[in-house]
Parts: sequence; C-alpha cells; structure tokens
Amino acid sequence: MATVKDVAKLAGVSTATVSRALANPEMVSPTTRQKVEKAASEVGYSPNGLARSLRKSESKTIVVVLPNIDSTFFSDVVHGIEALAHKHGYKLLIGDAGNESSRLRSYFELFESKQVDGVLSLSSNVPESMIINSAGEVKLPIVIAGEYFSDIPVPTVHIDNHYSAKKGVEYLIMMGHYKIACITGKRSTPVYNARVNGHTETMKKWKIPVTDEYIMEGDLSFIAGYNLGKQLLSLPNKPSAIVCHSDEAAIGVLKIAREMNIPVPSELSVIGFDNLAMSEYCVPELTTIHQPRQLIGETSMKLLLDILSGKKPNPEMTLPTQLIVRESSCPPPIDQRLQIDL
Amino acid sequence: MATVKDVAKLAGVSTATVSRALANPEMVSPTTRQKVEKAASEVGYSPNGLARSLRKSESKTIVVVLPNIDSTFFSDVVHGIEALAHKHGYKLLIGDAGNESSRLRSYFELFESKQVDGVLSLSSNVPESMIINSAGEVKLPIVIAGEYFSDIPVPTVHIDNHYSAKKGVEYLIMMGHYKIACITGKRSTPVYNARVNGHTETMKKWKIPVTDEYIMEGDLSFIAGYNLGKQLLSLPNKPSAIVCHSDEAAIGVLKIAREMNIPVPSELSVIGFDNLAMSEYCVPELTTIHQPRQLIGETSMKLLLDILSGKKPNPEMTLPTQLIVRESSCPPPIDQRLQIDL
DNA sequence: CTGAAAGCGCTTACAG
DNA sequence: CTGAAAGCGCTTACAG
Repeated sequence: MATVKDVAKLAGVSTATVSRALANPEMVSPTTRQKVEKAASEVGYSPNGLARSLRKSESKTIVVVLPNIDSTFFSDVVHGIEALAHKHGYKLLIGDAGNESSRLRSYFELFESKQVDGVLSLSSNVPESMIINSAGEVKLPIVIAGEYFSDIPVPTVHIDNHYSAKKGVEYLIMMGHYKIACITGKRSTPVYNARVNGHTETMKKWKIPVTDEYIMEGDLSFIAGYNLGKQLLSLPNKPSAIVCHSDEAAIGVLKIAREMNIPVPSELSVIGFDNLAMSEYCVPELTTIHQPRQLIGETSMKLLLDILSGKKPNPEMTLPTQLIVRESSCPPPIDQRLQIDL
Repeated sequence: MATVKDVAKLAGVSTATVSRALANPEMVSPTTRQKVEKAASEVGYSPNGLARSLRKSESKTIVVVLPNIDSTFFSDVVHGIEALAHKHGYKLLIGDAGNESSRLRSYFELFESKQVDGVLSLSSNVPESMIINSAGEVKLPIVIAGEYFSDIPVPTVHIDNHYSAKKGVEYLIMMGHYKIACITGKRSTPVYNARVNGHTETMKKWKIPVTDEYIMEGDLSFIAGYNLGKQLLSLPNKPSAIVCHSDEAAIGVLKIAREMNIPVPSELSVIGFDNLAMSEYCVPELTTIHQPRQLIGETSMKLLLDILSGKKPNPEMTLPTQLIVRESSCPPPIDQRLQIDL
C-alpha cells in the first residue's frame, strides 16, 4: 500500500506538503498541488483512515445502535439519520445488537476505543455505566431515539407514548367499545409501560373496569400477536377490540381471528401501532397509530450533531403521532356497546 | 483519556509490559499482571482501537454492505453472518447503501482506508474498479452473498435462481396453468435475468408461448407488485397465475386482486419468492420459494474467514431453495387449463 | 508556500 | 519475564 511517503518521494516534496495538498489544497501552490495529485494517482495512494483518525482524534463516524435488525420499523429511522449524517460529513455504521446486551455494549465500546465520535441509540437497553461516569454525568456524545431512559439525563427523541395509546383507546370508546384488550411489549421498558398506562388510565377515565387478563405482554412479533390474540379470543368474556403496540402483532391477531372465524372488524376491531408499509397490505387493512419514523431519525441526528459541535442540545423532543383509520376497526356489535349513563 | 503510559506509570512498569499484561497475560508474571490490571482499572483505561489497528494492520472488523436496509430479506442473512463473525472475534459493521452507488463505494473504501479487514457484500452493484486491480486480480478480501457478478471471479454464495424460477413455473404448469405472468426485478441484474430465463425457458420447454406483456419489471416492492399486478390483470387476455420474484410484490398483487374482485387462488394463483415471515400472515397465505437466508449469511462469512486466514476459498457455492405451497395457488378455472397434446 | 520534527497510542522484535 | 526503542501513517504547530 502506498503511503504519503511514497507520494512525497515521487512528487519531490515533503510528506507535510502531500498531506496539505490533498486535504487543504488552498494551502499549497497550484504547481505543487498538481505534482502531488499526479504522484498520488500514479502510486495509487489512498489515505489510511486509522492513522488520520488517530492523529486528529476524530473519526467522523457515528454508530447507530439497533436493538435488532429484524424490524422494518428501524429502516425509516435509519434513513432519516443518514440523510443528515452524510450532509455533515459523517459516516454511519449500523450496529445490530441482536437483542444481546453484550453486543450492545460492544457498540458503545467503539466510542471508548475512539473508533466512532458518537452514538445514536435506538435501544434503551443499555447499562447505565456505559453512559454515565462516576460523577453522574453523561460521558459520551449520545442521543436516544424512539426510546427513553427513565432517570438518566440523556438527550432523547420520542413520541408521546402515553398520549398516543390514549388516542387509540378513546377512538374505540367513542365507537362504543368497552371490552378493549391490549397486546404490548415488555412493561419493564418505559415505552410500553407508558402505553399501557395511557391505555388503562383512559379506560378508568371513562369508568370502564380494566381486567388484568386483557393486558397481554410479549415481544410484539407476528407470532406473539397470533398467540396472545388466541388467548384473548378464547376468554369466556372475549374482547370486542384489541389494541396492539406493533403492526406486526396486530397482523398476527388478524390471522388468528380469521382462523377462529371471528370477522374483523364486525365482531373484533384491531388496532396496530407504527404504520409500517405492510399495514396497508394486510386484510383487512390495518387501523394504526402512525409514528414519524424518518423524522425521529433526522431529529435525533440533529441533536447529536449539536452535541458533537459543542452546542447544548435540546434535552428532549416529542414528535407527533397520528391515528390512521383503515378497515380493521368499527363500532362493536350492537349488544356489546358501551352504555354511557348521562 | 487514560493511555498505556498512565497505566505504566501507576503500575511502575513499562508500556510494553502493560500492553503484554492486557493482551497476552501469559507473557508476564502473575504479580505484574495483577499490578497492571489494578492500575488499568484505577485510571479507567480503555485501549485505543485506532492505535492498535494501525500498529497491527488489522481491525478485526468486517463491513456488511446492504443495497438498502429496507428489506427484511437481509436481516436473516445478517444473523447468519453475525453468528460466525463473533465466534471468530470479528466485529461487524453494517453499511446501508440506500441504493446509492456513491454510498456503496464509501463502504468499500473502508477497506482501502484500513478501517475494515474485509467486505461481505449483499449487493452486486459495485463498480469493477473497486474490486479488481489493473492486473485483473481481486484486490481485497471480499465475498458476494445472494447476488453475483457476471464476469468477475469473486467468491460468491447464492441460490440457483434459474432452477428456482423453473420449479415455480413447473408447479403451475403441472396444475394446468399456461397463462403465467411474471413480476421481476431489474433484468440488468444477473439474479433477475436468471430467474426470467428460468421462467421463459420452462414455458418454452412445455411449448407454451411467452408473451412479452406478461413479463413485468419493477423494484419488487409492495407498491410495484400492486401497480404491475393491476396492469397484468387489466390485460384483455389476463393471466391465470402471476409469479413474483419477491414476497412483497406478491402481497401487492394480492391487494390489487382483491380490489378488482378477482378471487385468489380460484381465479388467480400468486406465487412469491423469499419466504419472508410475513408470507404466512397475508391473506391468502402465500405460496412462495424459500431462500435459506441465514445459511447464505453463514456460508458467505465462512468463505470470508477462509480468505482472511489465507486459505483459497471455494469460488462459488450454490444453496438449495424450496417451494413452499400455501393457499395462494391452485389449478386454474376449468376453461383455462392447459391442453397437453399427447 | 514549504519542510523538519514531533506526536497520536499502541505493539513487537530485540536485547538482556 | 521485562524494558528501551522503533515504527504503524498520518497531521500540524513551528520556523523559515
């Protein structure tokens, strides 16, 4: 591999000049620049990024940490991040944690080992010690997108999960539903905890009793929706509506409902969450809560760029969601409608 | 940030000893090792990966190049790669090219700039000059997975696209179909070219005329399937079966068929390709061609490890596919069956 | 505008 | 088992 030295020798200048001619052409005379450029291409020179980063103490690279690469949810977020990152000269590396905390750690270690300048985490499942030093301060340029930590003061971009869940439930109540079940993710995660609270508090606000057996917890995959949906629909007092906290789980519910000959939406309303592309392609088309995924990506990258350039970032940003009504929801059968005492 | 120097000073040894104690504990005395370990944790030492890679001329990192991060197709392939990579001490970086060739290039440049030791490309859309030197030799450790180059002798892991397409078409012909259309990807891509050839050659083998208007080319997304399906189903002589070269496109066809009140499968058989998780969750469930995605990932990583360790890799590996029959296909209406002259 | 020199933080023959 | 020294390939104050 050719190095600055080889170029310098061939061009008859010092390595300092080679470096300048290539990185800051305006710092050398036009003649020199041409000599260097010619020599560089002649020896097939390509700068060693490691050496450069080591010397400059910056890699112009940030790592995007994905909890797992399976979900198509993340791809739009990544698109949003990419758009901004490349505009500002940052390279993007994507780290798939595959839901393993050891791998999650390894991506955070890329910062400690100086291979990346910052971290954009789409996972909140990170040990505090990786983020906070003993003095309780955030010790690296990091932004959390789509998730949040309960206590740690890390800049965060997210939707209002509590409010979004509430909107979905209220929509169902307005149509007369009261037997409203819920398929959610790990409740130890703040995101799902907030959504479940939004769900139950809305029920209570309307004086609708909340049964524990209506709240199901899983990994929000197709198969989880299918299995948990089956349990819900096998209940003696089965729900007239199921709110799922992912579109995939909702599509799983659609499948089991079909197998059990429960027509959707006439006897069962199903609501998803995310508004993935596929939610328009299932049968029936899915009513769901839209998340502005690309915007989440852009906004979080913007925050990270602020931090990287020494600005105090906005500590928290909440982005709007939207209820998208499609075919999978309607008022419940007449005998199962909510009686509101006036 | 603490460096070897800081640790050395605190432990009262040389930096060489610190380096040895941490990387090759068996090279130093137990007493020394403990002193160093204690000092390292006391100053919060974390090695600078850049400096190490620069010195050792290896990064123990490989980059996986994705044509785009949108498709859930790649996630299983990545899982397969990860499994093997981590076992062998390699870190994985995922590069999303977002279908832009300039970004694709940038990931290949990570090798030139010594930031990765090798490239595992799930895209074949790479300029030859990035891979082949002027002498016509492959100039970097690289394996192509799932795709292939026409001429360049790069180690490649793929399925038999021609044969797989043929199996799908034969299955339809066996049931009596002869009006068999096809929705495929860019035919300039070897993969889709092979599939279309498999399709048309099988038709010809059975003396079934191939109409150009039955072969549709697009990006194989949901929406492409929907739009191209609409064109096909609006033809005066519309097909009784549509073979799609992706599950997403097939699901798009399912949607337009429903909108046009064409029952699947009784009046229209639809076949997908890939066997993504969602192909079991659409209505009707999709008949499709299974690709061993995880195996593609593992096998290609194995090849890359061979190359990295100086072994001559297997130049080409073909992995088996499988026709998965579900609900979206059946014999055509009785008046549209193939008359085979005996 | 240009060059000599130092230094980023490691690792590793070499010598003892 | 350990240390002094060189060197991986860059960049950048400093001096001219």
